[in-house]
Amino acid sequence: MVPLQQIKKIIVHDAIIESVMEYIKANNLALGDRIPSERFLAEALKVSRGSVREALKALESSGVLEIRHGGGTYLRSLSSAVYYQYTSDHRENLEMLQSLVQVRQAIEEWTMAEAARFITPAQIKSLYELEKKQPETAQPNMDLEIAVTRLFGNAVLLEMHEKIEQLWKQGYTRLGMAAFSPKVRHEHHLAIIKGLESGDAVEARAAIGLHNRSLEKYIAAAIAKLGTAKE
Amino acid sequence: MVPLQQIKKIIVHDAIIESVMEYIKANNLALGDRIPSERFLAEALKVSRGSVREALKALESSGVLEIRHGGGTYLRSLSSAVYYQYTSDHRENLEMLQSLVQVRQAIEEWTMAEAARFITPAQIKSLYELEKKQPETAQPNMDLEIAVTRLFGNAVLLEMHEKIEQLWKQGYTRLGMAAFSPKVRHEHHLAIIKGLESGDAVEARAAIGLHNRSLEKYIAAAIAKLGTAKE
DNA sequence: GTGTGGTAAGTGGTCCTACCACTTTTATCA
DNA sequence: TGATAAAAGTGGTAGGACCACTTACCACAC
Repeated sequence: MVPLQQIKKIIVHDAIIESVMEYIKANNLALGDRIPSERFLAEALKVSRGSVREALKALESSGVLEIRHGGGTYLRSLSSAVYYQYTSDHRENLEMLQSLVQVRQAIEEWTMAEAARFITPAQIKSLYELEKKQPETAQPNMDLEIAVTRLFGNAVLLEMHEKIEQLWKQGYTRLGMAAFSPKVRHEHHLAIIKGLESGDAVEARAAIGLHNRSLEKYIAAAIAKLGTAKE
Repeated sequence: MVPLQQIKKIIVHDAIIESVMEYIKANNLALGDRIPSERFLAEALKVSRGSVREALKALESSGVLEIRHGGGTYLRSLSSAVYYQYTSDHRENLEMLQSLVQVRQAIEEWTMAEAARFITPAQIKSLYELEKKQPETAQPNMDLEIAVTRLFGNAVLLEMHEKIEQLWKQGYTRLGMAAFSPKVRHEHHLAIIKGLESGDAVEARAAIGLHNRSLEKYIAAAIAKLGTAKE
């Protein structure tokens, strides 16, 4: 008995978004370049203009396009988050991780240094317990770093950090990449907590800096390997 | 001669988004709660269903709503960035700015310290020129900080910083707030460039730190004033 | 030349109506 | 009572019509 084949529903709205993104990438459009008019797109894709508008509006709200009343629609920015969302290319994923390491470094150096100034013994204790619970899996994991950020009670800061973590995990899993050594990570994390415990901003900053620079080297090595493999 | 007053246009699409967000806030909806149907909203707001759909689609693409075919529309998440983006409440805007100052501090301290290590004399010169061109308007302005971030050639980092700037300006303009003294800002900016020029990471970090702490105090004062005014 | 105003074409903004696809609720009947 | 069918409600799509705005071009007056 052959199982019934699953019916794939086509959501016009999403299909249009993909088509437009593909169009942008295929034609290698630069920032400021113009996108075909709504009527043209509707005609070319054999869909209604309303559906085209919904798709373009969504792309506008996520910052990709700029729609000018009476003046046409233009490519505003190729937000790397959105761009990466539509590519599965290995190299580009690695590049994303490389970029993310720097962003992590920026945010985490600051949060660690500042947290060292106000963190309480009770909070230190909970961090130790959090780290102890972490199984030594192959999963990329920055729960400790996020936990520290949570101490600030700053929603915007927390969300930004979580967004970075999300992209980070996404890049790792999509690459099917061997994660950074869990053992070394654990050691680094312990050093970070010790740095916080010391109450010394400089020491805390150094501990997280060491960790992130290790990650940076790890990614750089993967890129280098990819480069030679291609030649 | 009295200058002509600018005409304010009403964009239905945006007005609907605001209305829906206000509805969510006013009724204190929890995650998973249902939003009125498209037809109901169109009727209540006296607009077409198509316009309502565009607005809802935009909110869906930014993660606020979840639209289920045939099943209704529901509140999915209220990230503070999105939440703040659609609030016109004075206090909440100030809170956003307060949160943003910390985020700025985190990113900019790092970018300044790192940039000091690799910045070239030519780049220093262009920063001076950029700052010279800045008119001493009442506009909040962080072009200098963004320009420095651009030097890293890191798209993710740049986007994040630009997003912060966007929220920052939005908060300021929506408050109709007297901007931080342009004169002092200019002085601070000059100090920042000098810090970069010195090539000393510590000095650069100190310069931007001073600037952001001033902003922090400025916001805090506004909040304190608001607090007493309400009592 | 120069710039002023008019004109027409193209484009996004909004509305309307009708119908399809899916889900939830209600009513019905065995 | 429980399963099934009908109905109502909701989002998805289509197509047409008209309004609002931008742009490019052109003729005219200076």
